[in-house]
Amino acid sequence: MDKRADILQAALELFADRGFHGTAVPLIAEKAHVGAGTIYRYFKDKENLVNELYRHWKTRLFESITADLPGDLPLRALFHEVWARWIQFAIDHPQALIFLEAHHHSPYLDEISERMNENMVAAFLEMMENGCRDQIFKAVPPMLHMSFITGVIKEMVKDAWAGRLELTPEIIEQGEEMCWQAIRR
Amino acid sequence: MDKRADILQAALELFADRGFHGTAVPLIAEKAHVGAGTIYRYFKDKENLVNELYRHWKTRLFESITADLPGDLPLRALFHEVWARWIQFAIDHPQALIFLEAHHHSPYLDEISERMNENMVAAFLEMMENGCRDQIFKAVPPMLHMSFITGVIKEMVKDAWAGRLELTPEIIEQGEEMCWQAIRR
Amino acid sequence: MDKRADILQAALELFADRGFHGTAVPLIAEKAHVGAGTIYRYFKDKENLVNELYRHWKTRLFESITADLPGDLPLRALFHEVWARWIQFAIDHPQALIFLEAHHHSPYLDEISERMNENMVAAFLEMMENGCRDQIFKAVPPMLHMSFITGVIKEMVKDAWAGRLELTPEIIEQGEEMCWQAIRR
Amino acid sequence: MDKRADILQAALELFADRGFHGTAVPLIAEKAHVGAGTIYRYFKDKENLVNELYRHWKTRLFESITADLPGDLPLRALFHEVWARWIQFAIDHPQALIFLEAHHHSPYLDEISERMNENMVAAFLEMMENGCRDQIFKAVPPMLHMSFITGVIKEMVKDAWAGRLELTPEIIEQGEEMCWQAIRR
DNA sequence: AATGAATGAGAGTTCATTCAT
DNA sequence: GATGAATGAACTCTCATTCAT
Repeated sequence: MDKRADILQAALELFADRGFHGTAVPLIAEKAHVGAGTIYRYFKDKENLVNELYRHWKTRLFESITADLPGDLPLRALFHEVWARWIQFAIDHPQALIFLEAHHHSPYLDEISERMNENMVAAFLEMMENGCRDQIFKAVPPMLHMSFITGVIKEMVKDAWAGRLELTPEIIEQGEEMCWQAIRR
Repeated sequence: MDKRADILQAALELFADRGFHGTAVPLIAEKAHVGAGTIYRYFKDKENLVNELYRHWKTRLFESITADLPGDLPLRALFHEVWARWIQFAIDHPQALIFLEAHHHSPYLDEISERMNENMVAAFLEMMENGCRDQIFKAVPPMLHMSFITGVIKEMVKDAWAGRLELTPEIIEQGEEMCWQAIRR
Repeated sequence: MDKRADILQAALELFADRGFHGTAVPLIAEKAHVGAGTIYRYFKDKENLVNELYRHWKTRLFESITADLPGDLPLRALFHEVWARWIQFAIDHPQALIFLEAHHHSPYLDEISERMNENMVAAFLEMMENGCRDQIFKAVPPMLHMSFITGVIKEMVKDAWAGRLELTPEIIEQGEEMCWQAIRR
Repeated sequence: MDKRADILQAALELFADRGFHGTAVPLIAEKAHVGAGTIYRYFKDKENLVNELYRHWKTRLFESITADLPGDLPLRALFHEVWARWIQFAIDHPQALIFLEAHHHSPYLDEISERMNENMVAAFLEMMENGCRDQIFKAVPPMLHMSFITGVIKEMVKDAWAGRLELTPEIIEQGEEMCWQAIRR
């Protein structure tokens, strides 16, 4: 549906910029070129809107990273794929990543959103565990590998968004190599 | 009785938890065990409060990391010190780091806070540039080294705060080693 | 239903009675039978409301006095017209005159209101100056003639409003005659 | 008592300038160079302060006008005395007259202040009634004579305070003569 | 007696939500 | 289905008053 998408897009930009509580619903409506009341035809309330938005982008991010990954890819190649796709997603949808990061574990995220979160963390953790088991990754808690990868990507995206870092192919590749050396044995 | 300190402490916990716009001033007052009006004897308004709080902790963090650093420390030892102190600060004041990170470049941060920010980024960037010049760090933009270190530390702190990672001395050391391997030549 | 007019009417009565600072916005809303927030759909803030109200009634007063005045009226007849219309306005809208008088040169009147004021004073002063030039009025500063007329009318209105004086046609005519004898040669 | 007088003086200036509700008690304290709490040692509350102030100046005004008036003064001479003294009071204490006028019949004036008011009006009304009875004044309601005199004086004082009229001896005398011609037969 | 830090009730204002159109 | 005017609860902030010093 068109208006629903317009509302989600407007909300994404505003929530990323000013946060949930800092964004007035009528402002979202104005930016989406719909009446304020229209938002409530598509979303139960403001909280439902932010949760739908969260799930929408969390799902897209996850699917962008995992879609059509060959099951038998060697870990290094798998890491390359994940890294490249994640960064590409950041380049395509910087505000979505900003939004997702800023609303991570917010009090207004409902159980469904939180569970979705956990599932995705678990999926990536499994990859880390495999790397550890196969002695390709360093023998540290898989969660530490995870913190490395996600932490670096998030920071690079934020720095790029703030204009402090340019995400050129070269820098993306350098980052990947650095990250790989951090986690590999 | 230092009411100003009580207010700052209450504000830190609430802002870290619910954000600036999500925290009502009377709630801060209640948590600080003062009247709502009292806050306005110490801070011009809510915005001034969040800025004072930001500067307070930004300064403490910077000083915790940089205080009494020998000027002639080899880069590896310097990195160890910075890493260890930063993590120690995170352990001692997890909410302060959460707060600082969440309010980075918020629209309600004033010019003084922003300038303080830039100065500290510049100080750390210099360290990275030295490492690059001396060919100890990889030949990548110093900002990328910077993103690595700060990104990983922030993520580790958040994961620790969320209970997904325990900041034991061993894990801290492992993280340091991983990070060093990422940035070193 | 003209809510804006309802709000202006309620504000007029309350401001005339208790002054600007003595009147709470929710009280205006209650008297106007609208929600408190509705006032802010029609007026930027309380100060804008009092200014709009001031300009509304200042304009109406001026127009009531000056509308369709023949340009070639002898001064005595002109004075009669002005006096009669001014008093009639007072009878029709006593609170408006009370309000205008009480808020004359208030700190919250903006530049537009002040300028409107000056223009109207200037228009009446011109009439006085003509009377002086033609030697119909006493040879005293025109501003003194002006103080006489406006001072007496305002006082009569206030006395009438307080129940100390009844504005019968006879008394109105007596007042006019007294005032004329005061200013004429 | 010194501080009490300081408080009354500060309150007079502020109430005359910004009105009762527009003046904060701590501001009065600051202007009077006393602590905010001190005001409450001399006055029960803000309302009591404004009432004491009102009675103080109303009494001074009345006494200034009526003190040592020979009982057998012809009406014209009596009028001259009243006029001259009233204007002189206005010149000496312009803010007091502004204050008295602005707070005439305010909702926060108590019964004592209101009664004092009525008594003074009655005293002056008696003078007007004498003038009417002796057929020196025009045969109009004495209250109309009263409105004339008080209205003109108040307006002249306000115009002088606003800088639109200068109270030179000549103008004062002209005003008196005009007023006399208005009320005399 | 004098103070001024502290207070909380109440001010002006915003905004999530509703509902008549 | 779509709107946006209207709302009142809840926000930020002020200030008359108190009371420990």
